[in-house]
Formats: sequence, C-alpha cells, structure tokens
Amino acid sequence: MDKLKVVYFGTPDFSVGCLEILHSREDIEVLAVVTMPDRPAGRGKKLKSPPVAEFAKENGLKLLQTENVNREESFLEEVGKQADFFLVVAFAQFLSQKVLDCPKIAPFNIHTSHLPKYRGAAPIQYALLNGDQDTAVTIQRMVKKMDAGDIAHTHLVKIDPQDNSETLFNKLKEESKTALNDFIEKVKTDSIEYIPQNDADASFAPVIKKQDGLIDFTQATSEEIVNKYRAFYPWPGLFFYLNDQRIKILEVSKEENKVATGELNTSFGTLLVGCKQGSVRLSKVQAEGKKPNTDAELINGFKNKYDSLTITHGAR
RNA sequence: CGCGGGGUGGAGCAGUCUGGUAGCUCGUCGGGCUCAUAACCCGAAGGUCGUUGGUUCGAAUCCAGCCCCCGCAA
Repeated sequence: MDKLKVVYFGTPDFSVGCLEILHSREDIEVLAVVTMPDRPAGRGKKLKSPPVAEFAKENGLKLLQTENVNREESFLEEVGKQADFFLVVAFAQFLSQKVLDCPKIAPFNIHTSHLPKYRGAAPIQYALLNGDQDTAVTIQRMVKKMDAGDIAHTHLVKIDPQDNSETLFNKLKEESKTALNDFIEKVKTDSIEYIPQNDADASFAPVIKKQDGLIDFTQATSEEIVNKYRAFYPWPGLFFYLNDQRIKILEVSKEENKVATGELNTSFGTLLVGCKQGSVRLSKVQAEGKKPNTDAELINGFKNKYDSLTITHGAR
C-alpha cells in the first residue's frame, strides 16, 4: 500500500507529540508542516520559533510558517491537494472551507476534550475548572464550525485529583499519540465510523487570558479556587493584590479555619483568606519582582513595610 | 535596543535621595516564665552590604562597567 500523505498543522509544544508519531511511522509521509510565524517572546522580546517549527527544521520536513494559511493559495494548490488527509493539532488558526476541502479523505483535528464538551481553545483547563474526573482525546472530521465536526475516534482519559493543567497536558499529549496510532489504523482500513455531535450537549472553552487569573475571594468558594488553581497552573496562574502589590499564588489549599469572607488572617503566621464559602491558605506566593516565598516569609517582609495587610481588589 | 523591580548575617526586609562605626521582623543556639501556646522575658552567635573599578579624609549610600534573580508583556 502507498504511504498516506499528510499535511500537518500545529504550533505549540503539545502538537509536537503527534507530529513525532506521523514522522516516525513507515506508512505515513508528512508532505509539509504548517505553523505560525516566529514571534517575539520572553524578556527582551527575542524572536522565537514555535516548537513545531523547531521539530520540522530538525527533521528536514517541508515547513510553512504563515500568519494565515487561508491565503496561501499556491501552497494549497501544490501541496494541500496532494494530501490524503490533514491533521490539525492546536494550530491556532481557523481554516476556510476551501482549505478544508483540499485533502482527499478529510481534514482531521485532535481535540483534548470529550466532545461535544468544551469546544474551543482551552478544553483541558475547563475540564479542571469544573472539577471533572475524566476527559478524552477526540478526533473529529473538521467542519467550518469550530470543533463541531463528526467524531471519528474517542479515547477516554482519567483525570487524577492531583492533576493540574501541566500534568494533564502531558498526560493528554501521550494519550493523543496512542489515539492517533489507533486512528491511523482505522484510516488505513477505511473503517472509521463517524458519529455526529449533539449540539444541544455542547459547551465551550474560550481562550483563557492572563486577567482571568485575578482572584476575587468574595466571589468563589474555596473549592472553586482550588480547581482554578489546578486549571491555571502553570499558566496564567492565580494572582491578587495585597496592599496594591500584585501577588502570584503559587500554592493554595483548602483550610478548615473559618475566616470571614474576603478577610485575611495572618495570626497563625500563614495567609488564610475567607472565601465565598470556606477558606484557603496561600502557602506559597510571589510578589512582583521578587522570588517565590512561603506565606510566612511574605508576611515577615510585608509587616516591615506596612502597618497592616489588606487585600485590595485589583485597585490599579 | 519592549517596560519595570531586586541582589544588605540562615529567611524576609529597612537603610541608598540628604556619604560619617550596619538595623528591623523572623529563625537558630543558651537561659527563664507558663497547666499550656500561634505566647512572653533575658542573653548569644552570625554580615568582605552581588562583583570590578572610580570619586572622597571617609562609600551599603555617589559615578561607570560587569554578573545574577524576578514581575509585566508575548
């Protein structure tokens, strides 16, 4: 049998795993890799390549870095139409119908949720945010409507209570390789069963922004804050303002102590905050421009500068 | 040249503008008090003030360079 020809679309580290699989398989030929352009990143804003671009360069794969693949007409004509299927993994661009129509079999997308749950950019985070106990790697046949295509393959994954976005990312990155391998067998044997999604059950996982990490202790229960901590670790992280200084929360846990909603209690030498319901201890924190500290260390330094410690909600 | 904060006993900070024998809170060690403690009292040890050079009678402090850490942003 001839090799299956694939064009791969992806950008971040998460996408590299599946690209590795495609690249390593004897029965697959990666015609090209499409990814986002290099972007300034980090302190000093140095130009940085997306991880997928790095991989493509290292392995001598044909690489296209573009701001908008829909406009790359010659590429689509010359390369896109040669493909048996497209594989899109965390690409960060919408594909026009014209692009979706290129491959002979179909454009497929790997989505890290149990579709139709959590369509959109941040499915992993939303599963944690809602305290879900399981999720899935779903491979869908892409349609123009985001993440609404027929389901071609589902691979369930358990969420551990200790999981945060980082660990769950890694877990799903591994599981998506397995899912992809299984799926490719289905493609080869032409035995894919397409299951339409029930739109009524759909939910959405919009992009998470840095600002979403701002915690209002009066508006969330201790349980919700801990879930948010898991979902937002390591990015964007949680933060709040103490005496108008931005404080990152690096570690938080539920506590028994009863502290009035929105109040801060430091009398145990710890940062205890009363939530909408229950209370939390902020056991590891980091002030802007400072190194990570335990709550005791932060209290020690702050009481030198201020008469009292006050939570100042986003006053800036 | 994206913006910004910081490097002072083991920890977290003040002192730097307005040069003149290094301080606070905590920890550690020793002693005391208490039924007890997240408590309190007494005492002690512990610092080439990131680094190099310059200015000065004198530099943690002023000037120049270098190293390191971090927040924002992406």
